[in-house]
Amino acid sequence: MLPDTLNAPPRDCGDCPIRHRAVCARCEPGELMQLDKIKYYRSYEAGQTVIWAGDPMEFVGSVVKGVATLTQVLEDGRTQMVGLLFPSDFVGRPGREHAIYNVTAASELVMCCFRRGPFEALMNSTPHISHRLLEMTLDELDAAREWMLVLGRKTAREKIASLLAIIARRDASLHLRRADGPMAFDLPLTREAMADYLGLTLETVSRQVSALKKDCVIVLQGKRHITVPDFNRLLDEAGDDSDGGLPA
Amino acid sequence: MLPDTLNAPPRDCGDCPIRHRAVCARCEPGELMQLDKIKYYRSYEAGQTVIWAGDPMEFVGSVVKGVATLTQVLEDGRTQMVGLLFPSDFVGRPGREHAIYNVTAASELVMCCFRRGPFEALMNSTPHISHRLLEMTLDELDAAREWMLVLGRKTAREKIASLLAIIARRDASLHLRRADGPMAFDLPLTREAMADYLGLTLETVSRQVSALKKDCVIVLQGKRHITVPDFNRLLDEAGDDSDGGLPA
DNA sequence: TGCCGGCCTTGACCCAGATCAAACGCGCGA
DNA sequence: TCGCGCGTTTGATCTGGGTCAAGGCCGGCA
Repeated sequence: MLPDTLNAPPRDCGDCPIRHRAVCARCEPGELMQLDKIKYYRSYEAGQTVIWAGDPMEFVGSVVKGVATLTQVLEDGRTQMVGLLFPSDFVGRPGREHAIYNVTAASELVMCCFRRGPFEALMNSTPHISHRLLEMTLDELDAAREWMLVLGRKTAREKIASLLAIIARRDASLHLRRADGPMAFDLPLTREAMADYLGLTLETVSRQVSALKKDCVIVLQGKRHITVPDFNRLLDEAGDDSDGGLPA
Repeated sequence: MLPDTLNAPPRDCGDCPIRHRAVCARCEPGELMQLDKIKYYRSYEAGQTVIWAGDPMEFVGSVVKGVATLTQVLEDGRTQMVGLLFPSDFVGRPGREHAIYNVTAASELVMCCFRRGPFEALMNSTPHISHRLLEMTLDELDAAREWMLVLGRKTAREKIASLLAIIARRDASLHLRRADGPMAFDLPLTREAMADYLGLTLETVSRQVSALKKDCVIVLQGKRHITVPDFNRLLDEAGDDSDGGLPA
């Protein structure tokens, strides 16, 4: 099935759910109107590919709803996820003509897309956009470095706990809830995608999720809905310094 | 011994070796003069700490000479390198008051430092600086993602080969040489630092370096000088797609 | 000139997580 | 209502890299 460009009702930026966090966060009304002229929405269903590595990128954009993943694949099929994108996260690199990662919809996904050429032009004339993009890129770099620590030095159990903590936090901030005490959220990833995120096999992911469940660190309703009775307990299991500061 | 602020002769930006690649690459003469007013040089010897995670960061800056590392450490001492900085790379995050990584001199190191407050002010008034910083940050994010693939999915032997390829390429681009055919360079890292980069133990690093030597992928003169007779062979061993495009 | 301390290498053994294999369960279409 | 397929769980076994331990090499200093 083709990506659905009609189904997502064009919205007014004013009541866009990611208005205050995306690349456009700092834009003033006039700038927003200019962005509005070059934007369009696209929807994807879970599992659909948004862009293949190597393909020309005709747009950049923001995740509005759902979760997207960035993955790299070696010739022999070994796969590593290198980006996990939640609503407000930015996809694509201005100035780059071809994608270098696969972008995939992990869940149902809505993107706010900007045609690349006009977006780049706008960026050059609008410091509010490029400043915001710099800030977001620096945040992503920090997240990538945290992830390196997970990949390089944590045990399988700690890896799972770390990933769940990240998802729980992003989900909480999305719904403007505090990231502590009991939390509940839907896992937007299959066991295989979790494995690709963490550099594990899906069997190990499944075993460690079961182990965390057995030890009451998490409670499962079905395979995808997770309740965390005590977020600090989860952070302990993740091996992080337990002072979990909640992100903006 | 204290960091040596006197020994590094203040240079004119005009003949700075990293003039055309660092944050200041796009600056015009007037902008350069403004930067000049707030800059100073610092030297460190191999092994010295530049900043500890948690310390207030009074400066940001560029590596001028030598190699610096960014590391994260878990409470129990497990260490992961999350950044490997060569000449022209930028250290610090504008707007951040406290360091979140340890910054260490891996070799003898010279940094061009800017006092943080004035640098941030200048950045806001000088799009040339913030645009260049955005570009460099996007490059670093790509490098971080490549590194994630290495950490998550490559074997020990591939990891070593990948690291050597990265160092060889950076060294070549530093000396404006092509990254192919036979190459030679000094390893700026101890076996332990290599292990921390790759998520391995130093014993495994040592064994795999010996194995690559035995198989004539590399030739060692002493423990730190490496000759790569055939760079494409090294890339093969790294498991990368063998089309090694040389960076700008 | 010889000793000391970093750094590195090598060997023996072990274990966390990979691999191989089987089966479960749930949603969906016929 | 059945059965098919995908995502998942669980078990048995294997192995790459970790751990523990013992030297080796070399440069600096007494």
